[in-house]
Amino acid sequence: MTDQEKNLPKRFDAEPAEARWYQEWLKRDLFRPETDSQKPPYSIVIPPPNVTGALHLGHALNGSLQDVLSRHKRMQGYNVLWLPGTDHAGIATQVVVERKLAEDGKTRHDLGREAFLEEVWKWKKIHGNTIIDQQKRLGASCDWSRERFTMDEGLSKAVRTVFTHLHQEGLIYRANYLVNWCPRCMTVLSDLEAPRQSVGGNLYKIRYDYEDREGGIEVETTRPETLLGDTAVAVHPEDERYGSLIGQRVKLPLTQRSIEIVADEFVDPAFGTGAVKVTPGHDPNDFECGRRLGLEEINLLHKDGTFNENAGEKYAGMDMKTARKTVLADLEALGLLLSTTPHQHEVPHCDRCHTVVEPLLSNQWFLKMEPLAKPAIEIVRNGKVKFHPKNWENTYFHWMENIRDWPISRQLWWGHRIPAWECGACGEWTSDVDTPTACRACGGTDLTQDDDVLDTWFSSALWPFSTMGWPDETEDLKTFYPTSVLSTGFDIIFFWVARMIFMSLHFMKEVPFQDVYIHPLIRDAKGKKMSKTAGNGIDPLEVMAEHGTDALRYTLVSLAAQGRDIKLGTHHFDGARAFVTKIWNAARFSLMNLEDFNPASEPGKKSLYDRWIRTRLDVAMGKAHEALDAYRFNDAASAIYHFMWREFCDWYIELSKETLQGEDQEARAATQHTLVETLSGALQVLHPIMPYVTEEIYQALPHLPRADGRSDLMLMEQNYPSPAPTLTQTEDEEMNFFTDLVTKVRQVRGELGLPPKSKIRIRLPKAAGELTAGHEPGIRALTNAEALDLSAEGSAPPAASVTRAGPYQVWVELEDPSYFAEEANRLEKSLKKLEKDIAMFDKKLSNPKFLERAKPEVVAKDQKKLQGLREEAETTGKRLSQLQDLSGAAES
RNA sequence: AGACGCGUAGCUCAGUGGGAGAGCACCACACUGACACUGUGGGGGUCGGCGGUUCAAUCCCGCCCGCGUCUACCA
Repeated sequence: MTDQEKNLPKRFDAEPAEARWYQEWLKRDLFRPETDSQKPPYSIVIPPPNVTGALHLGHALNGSLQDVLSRHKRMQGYNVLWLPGTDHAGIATQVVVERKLAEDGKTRHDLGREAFLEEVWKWKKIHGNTIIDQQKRLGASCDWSRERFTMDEGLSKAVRTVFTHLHQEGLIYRANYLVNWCPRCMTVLSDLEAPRQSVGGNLYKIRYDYEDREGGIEVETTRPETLLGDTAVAVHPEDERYGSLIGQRVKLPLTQRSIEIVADEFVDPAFGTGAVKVTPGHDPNDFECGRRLGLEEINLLHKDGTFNENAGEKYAGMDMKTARKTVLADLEALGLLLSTTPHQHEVPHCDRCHTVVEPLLSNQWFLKMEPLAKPAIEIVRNGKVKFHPKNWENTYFHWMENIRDWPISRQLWWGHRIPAWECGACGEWTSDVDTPTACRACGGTDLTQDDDVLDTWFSSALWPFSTMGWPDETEDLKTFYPTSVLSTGFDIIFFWVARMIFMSLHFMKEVPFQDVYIHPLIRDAKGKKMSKTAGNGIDPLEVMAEHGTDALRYTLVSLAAQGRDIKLGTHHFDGARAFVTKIWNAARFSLMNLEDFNPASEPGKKSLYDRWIRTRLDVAMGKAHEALDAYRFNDAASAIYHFMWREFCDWYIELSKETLQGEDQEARAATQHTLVETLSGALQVLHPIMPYVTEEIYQALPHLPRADGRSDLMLMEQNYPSPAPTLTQTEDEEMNFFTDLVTKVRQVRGELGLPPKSKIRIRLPKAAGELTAGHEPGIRALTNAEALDLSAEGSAPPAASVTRAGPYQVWVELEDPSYFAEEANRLEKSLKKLEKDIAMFDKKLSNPKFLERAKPEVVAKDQKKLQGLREEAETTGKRLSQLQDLSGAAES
């Protein structure tokens, strides 16, 4: 085998490596946990993405983080399950398929329920794997054999079971209630699905005439058309302007219907006229007020948002816009419209189709929240479920403590059909997991199933246990439930986290996960939210194609600090790609020097450098593991980055060159052994973050023999290396002195402008002998010194630059007098800094209170420091004047 | 309106009750043996402002200013 064949190509070609290794991992079934394992379990269920979705950066981030955790735990010896899947995204999917039908001029009603659902399933079969495939591309080590979909039979059974239980317990009830209604989707929405958007409108002042006399009360509204459904006018009970009017009646404009002036504390006397029209059928506040006071509720709208017969003959059939215009014109004509002022207000819009959402009275199924929320709050309070970062617990508590009952029915076809049947005889509802044959209340057999389906979130709330086979008692549940952590975005705390917690507590009597990791939100370089409409998004697939998956993953992981959003610009990927290349080149160097390496041979006596780099790996590994266990992903990334680049490449590889090219065969073999051992270890630590490049290199490297004799393992199957013996304190000091010396000499070179190639002569005092013994080749190599005098006596030679390493002076001889001025300059600068520091410490140490009250070790440390600084300043000063004499002499 | 977060080098951000850090950018020097997606060195910051606690504050507390987010909304 020639060198070239044995070596790595010049560049890492990411794309083929990614495909090759992912296939290999799958082939070897490495993502699937062991069945009869003695290993401790570790499990994550993926927060299921919408089946309609495509991978965006948020998914890429969350996927990368979960994969880092999964691979990390696997390599720590856990039996790891990362369970993947998608949810059916009721509204979103139905909207997509309806849009497709609309292209042919058809609606779902043209097809009918059954045929329409067939269409949706067809669509799902074709497009449902998009995001799954993209996650594979990202390297996700999910157990695909356990992939789940919320509409799978097993999960559907879980949904029916839960519904039936909750219904029979009385926690699910049916009621006529004011709900958010999307007139386009023609379904109810939860508050979470109807976010408010700022809309410019008008505030109209309208007079409602008194019934029994001249004049009237003035009210202000943004929605004049709803006055057709008014059933009262309300004022604040303590509002002196209106006190006498309470209980009197006014004539509702346009209809002449008589309504009462009532008092309720929800009215803000300071807003507008302080009198408000009350429309219980079309405004949440008014609805609450109406229920408090027992007011009539009038529904003005058809399901499609047009006005119905309750609005009166003239307005029935009109859409909202027309009705508003007409009502305003009619009021105007009657002289009842007093003023119109522009007004900005927040209006709920459908999260999916962005139509304005109408509050509408409707018969819906609700889940009673209070009894479920209480234990869910408690479980977080007592720390059984922990949020990371902890701050998010406030958000959770706030929502849970103010939670309203959850409307769970949706007027859609795509979803879990509500397992409740209405009895034609007695009108009671019977719920069951399987189709019931008789009414539970009267035994009647004329049963009709509810047409509606359940909110998608109802099924995803069960995800942590439904995916593992519940309600059956499965091995998976026994082994992997509760899960270890849920990783998700903060915007999903209400949708998922909270609901998963209360459903788990209720049905499993157990938390769904111990930790909730809330990952940062990715924004664009300017800090704006990324969105399709703004067009400021970065497509992770493009990044993977351009820079490689490892670079994308490293970038995201290294930016995932706790408690802060990520501002991501494209330049961020450059650094990560450079890192990938750096690792690649370190591996190339190693392989180039391993042609004759026999992994089976004894390592021989290792040098201090060999043992040092191995301990540095242990330090980095320790930091990385500690960081990952605390979900401090960025710290893990930077620990290993620092080791790989700043320690392994900058120091160890440079030092190893001497040995590898030297004559001492035993030393050479020891260094080769160290290269393989340390690089392999580093690859393992890096692997969870950058799985592909590490595997590619690892498979090219020779492998040290394992106790079990196996040599065909993938990186993921390895356990992390156990720590090597630490250096003795003396060895530690020696290494510190060595690196300090090299750095200081390089500094002199740089500051004096000595060209890197110029040969220099270094002199060290004899007293430093113990620390320098054996380091001569290293010092020469890293400082490019020509000569080294390690036993200098007395003071500095006249023509030299003086620096300091550890406690010793170091002299770099200067033969060319032109450098004297530079050296003087350098010394002056250094003296100035020293004097500043001395003054600072002096002041501190001459403060009696400091001496008295500060910790003794702090005082001692500072005293020592000051003494050292003074000595240094003294020699520097002396040196400076010496040099000035010399430089004067040279000039004359 | 409340709550939360943020304000540290030109930029993006770590960080800690005891002499201010990283990456990128910048400047200087160096290109044939791992790597220019590089190496070596350097410059650069009253740690948002004002007070307080402390021997000591960038860090703890209070107030203020600026930015961001969430929650609730006034019809």
